[in-house]
Parts: sequence; C-alpha cells; structure tokens
Amino acid sequence: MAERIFIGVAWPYANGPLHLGHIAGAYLPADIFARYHRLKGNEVLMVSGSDQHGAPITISAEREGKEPQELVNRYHSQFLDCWQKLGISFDLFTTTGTSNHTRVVHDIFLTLLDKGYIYKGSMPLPYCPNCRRFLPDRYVEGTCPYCHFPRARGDQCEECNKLLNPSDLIDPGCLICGTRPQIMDSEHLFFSLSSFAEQLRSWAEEQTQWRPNVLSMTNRYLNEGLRDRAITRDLEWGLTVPVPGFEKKRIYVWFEAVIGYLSASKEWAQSIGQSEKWRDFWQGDAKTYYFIGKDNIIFHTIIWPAMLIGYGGLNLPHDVPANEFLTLEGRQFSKSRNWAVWLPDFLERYDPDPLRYLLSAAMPETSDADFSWREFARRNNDELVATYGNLVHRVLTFAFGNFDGCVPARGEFDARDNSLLVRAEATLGLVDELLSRCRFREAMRAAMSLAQESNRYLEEKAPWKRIGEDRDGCATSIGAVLGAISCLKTILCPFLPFSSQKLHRLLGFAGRAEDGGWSFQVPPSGQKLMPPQPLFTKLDDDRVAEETLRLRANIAGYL
RNA sequence: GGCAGCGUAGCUCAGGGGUAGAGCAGGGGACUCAUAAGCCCUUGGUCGUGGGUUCAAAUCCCUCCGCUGCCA
Repeated sequence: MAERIFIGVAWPYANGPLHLGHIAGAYLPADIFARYHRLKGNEVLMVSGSDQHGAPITISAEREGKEPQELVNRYHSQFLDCWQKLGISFDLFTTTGTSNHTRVVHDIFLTLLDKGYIYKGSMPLPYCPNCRRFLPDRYVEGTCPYCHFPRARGDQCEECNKLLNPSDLIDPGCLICGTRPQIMDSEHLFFSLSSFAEQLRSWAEEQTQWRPNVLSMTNRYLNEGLRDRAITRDLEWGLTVPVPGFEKKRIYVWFEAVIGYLSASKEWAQSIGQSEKWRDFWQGDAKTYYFIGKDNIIFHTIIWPAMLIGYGGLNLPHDVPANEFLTLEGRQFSKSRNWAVWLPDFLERYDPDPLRYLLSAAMPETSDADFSWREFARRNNDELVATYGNLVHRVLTFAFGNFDGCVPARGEFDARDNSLLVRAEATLGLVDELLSRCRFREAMRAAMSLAQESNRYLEEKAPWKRIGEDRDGCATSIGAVLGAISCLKTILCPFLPFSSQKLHRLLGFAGRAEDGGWSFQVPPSGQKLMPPQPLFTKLDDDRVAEETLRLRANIAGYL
C-alpha cells in the first residue's frame, strides 16, 4: 500500500553560498530518502526554501552596499542552480519572501495569540541613542571579554567562538554609528514554550525511532526546563507582526522559518492546481520527516512541535534524522575564515555523482565525518571507479563486442548463476530495509558489496576464456551478470541518479531508470545495448594537490 | 564553567561483557574481459591513560588526557 511521506529539509540561509557540509548534513540524505520512496511507489512531497530574513542578511547586505532583497535573490537563484546540478529533487524550493508564506505565518501567529500561547512582555535591550533604535545582538560590536578580540559581535565572538550577550562586551558600540548603546526596556511578544513541556515530554518519549543523538539532545533540553522565547525583534527586514502597536517590529526569523514547511506545502498544492492537496501530507497517516544538521535539532523536536501542538490539527515530526557535522581536512567549515569547499565552485569542476557517492559512503550519521580531497579521490578511484564503474564497463564492453551489441540469448542458469541473482535480489531487499530506516552509509556499503560479488562471479566464470569453447555457457554468464548490474542500477538510483540513468540507457532500456520502480529488472535477451562508455573517470594526484593548494590559498587570505 | 558524545589496524570507520572486525593502503600469487581495473592469499591493534566491578572488560563504573558539540 502506498504511503505518504512528507520530507522537510533545513532552510538554507540566503546570505552565502552552500558548502559540502550543508549537503552531507541535510540535502543529500533527504534527496536519497525522497528518491527511494518515489521508487517504492510512495507519494512524496519534499520541500524547502531560502531563509531570507534576520539580522545576518541585513548586515551582509550593508557590507556589500546592496539591498537585502538583492542579496537574497542572488543566493536563491544560486541555490536553485545547485539543486539542479547536484540532482536534489525538491518538489518545491521556495523562499520565505512570498506573500503565501506571510499569510500562513500570520495565520499561525494569530491563532497562537488567540489561544493565549503568545503574550506581551518586555526585555532589556541595547538601544542606540544616536540612531534612535534598538539594536539586535549582532548590531553591537565590542571587545571580547574572553580573548580580547576587538570586533566581537553581541551574540558571539568570531575569534574564540564563545557565545556572548551584548552586555558582556567591553566597550560596546553600535555597528552602524559606533555610539555606545544604552540598555532600555523594549516591548516584545513571547511564545509560551513552557506551556507545552508536559505534552512534548510524553510525545518525545514515544519516539523510539529517533536516533540516539536526537533523543539525548531533546531530553537534555526538556530536562533543563523550557523557557518562553521572544519571537519579535527590533528590525526592519522581516515579516510584519500582525498585532497593533508592533508595526515597527518584525517576527523573529526562527519562528517564521520553520513555518516555511507548511507554507511551502500550501504553495506546492496551489501550483499543481489542487489547493487542498497539502492536507494529504500534514494530516492523517502521512509520515513527516525533517532532514537537518545537529545544530537544528531542538527547533525540530521542541519548538516547531510546540507550535504545531498549539496550532492544532497538523502532524508532528515522525522522525528527525539529524546528521552530525562534516569537517574539512580535520577542521570545522568556517564561512568567516573561508575554510570551505563551496558547492557552486565544486560543481563547476566535478560531476555530481562522485560527490554523492563519497558523502553517502562517509555520511556523518553517527559521528562527525571528514572530507579531504585525498579521500575524495581515493574513494572515487578505488571504490566507485574500480569496483562499480569498472564492473559495468568490463561487462558491457564484453557483451557488446561478442554478442552483436545485444543482450545474448541465454541458456539454463546453474547454481552459481542463481546464487548471484539471489544475492542481487537480497541486496535489493536489504537496501530497502536500511533506507527505510535512514541508514545511508550501511545501504551504500551493501550495494558496493553486490558489485564486489559480481566481480567475483566474473572471475569464477571467466567468460573471456569460455567465449571460444562454450559460447552458450558464456552467454548465460553474461546474461546473469547483466541482471546483477541492472539490479545495481536500481539500488543506486537514489544515491547516484545521473549514472544510474546513464547505465539504464547503456543497458538498452528506454525511458527513465526510475520507471521500473524498486524492482529487479533483468535486461531481456536480444535487447540492443548502447556502445559502452565508462560511467566515471579517475581523478589523478595532480588534481588532489591542486585542490588542496586552492583550499590553503583561500584561508591564507584570511589569516 | 556545566552537560553530552567520541578516542578501535598506516587511513576512514563498524562493533559493543566471553579467543579483536570491514574497506582502502602495504606484502605475495594466479589471471587478462575491463578505466594497470578485477580476483585469491597475507602483514598490521595489550580497542586514549590510570584505577575499579566481574570467573571474564574494547564492551559496565570512576579519574585523567585529547577532540567535538550543546548550554551559560
């Protein structure tokens, strides 16, 4: 029976390009999961969008002398381009800048206000007497009390990474004019997170499918006690507050961004002309998954669920398979230090599937994982090319050259032939089970071990020897191994969609590799093969050296 | 500073009270269809340190060291 699967993916912040850490953390696993479920015949809705509001955007824009909207538009189109090139198959990738989003956010805001979950209060905040405005944390700069870095921000010191309050800073100043801010009370609206403590706790206790890191982070937060949070800010850039007296304030970005999952679903439904269709994915027995990095866990297991409970009538997250972090050559990715492999840059020079392979095989599922160019080249050359790519190539060139470019007519399978095909079928089942539980690394390993088994089979059958003495037996072996390869094509579809499509065509199939669904498609005898081409190419050591040098050159400019 | 997690073969990691595992790298071999790829065999580790519980600890508990994250 077909299931309905909603997949929400973290909303990238539109003030800078994406790097490989974002992909490994959320976008790739979400896409693998979505493609897998579509292959299974399930109905999938995968959405996300650019997060366009908040102080970091206005600061970046001011630094570049641009309007926030201009900056945001640039990164949004860059994101779209990256999804297309990397094969991240969103059903909709929108933005928080749509009128639809505002409408949905205001609806939730006003409903929570009506129900008493949002209330007025005041808090002491830095105020610049010269600019005559309250300053968001990031608009206060001063000397870090810990490391004495002279330009620490009011929320965090970029030098030593300590979290700060504006009042911690030595000699604080307004980021815009430099005037020393005063502390004044400002009226804001608060979300009564504490009202949901009991409901959240009993709900979280039932979520045995969650990963240990997600469970422990959530429990720790619940145990510390939930505090109400201010959900408005003294900013101009952002969503308006639909409450009289708050015309000059804006909704705090984390509060409205998570609502994007719902507003994007409604926008998607509109776009296909069935405006109520979003309900299929938010109500009833649809399952809801959120793919995010570990820094986002509590927003998806505490805050967003609290908002959903408060609003009522919508499904809570079924699973939040948060990944740990990807490091780069052993160090944290850092935007401010330019220590990163930027995705647009990467995709200009490399194909998507080798990256998808590496990040699947070394996904930071249970602990942090490291990306290095040397490891990328090694896994590409020694695993992807040598084990899988070469298997496909050696079989296809042999079949194409010896059997008139067709899948040969085969005889009866013997025990060995059958054991290979049984193994292929079993791998299809194993990967199915692993992917349904979001075990990506293990699933990829299972697929690769089928490729190894196929190579082993070939050594045993040695069709290159038998072609002269036992042409029929040889044809049968080639038929069996073509079956195994065809099965691999399907299994790897979620991970390596581009090369699976290429292999689909090379095997002589028409249409799309996904058309057959999650099933074992054996190429029929007589099917015309395409002239073989390698699926992947090797990366030589010079490329590794060149890329590593490029990385170090980038960071050198910032030290 | 508080709280979690991690530290296992040269590298990347899995396992998790009962004679140490995988892939890759290293060494040897047979083969040649294939992107000098693939296949077989094989060398590597007192499982971070010091204690404790147990008949038995890499696995449980505590100390310490190192790394990472969350919170202040």
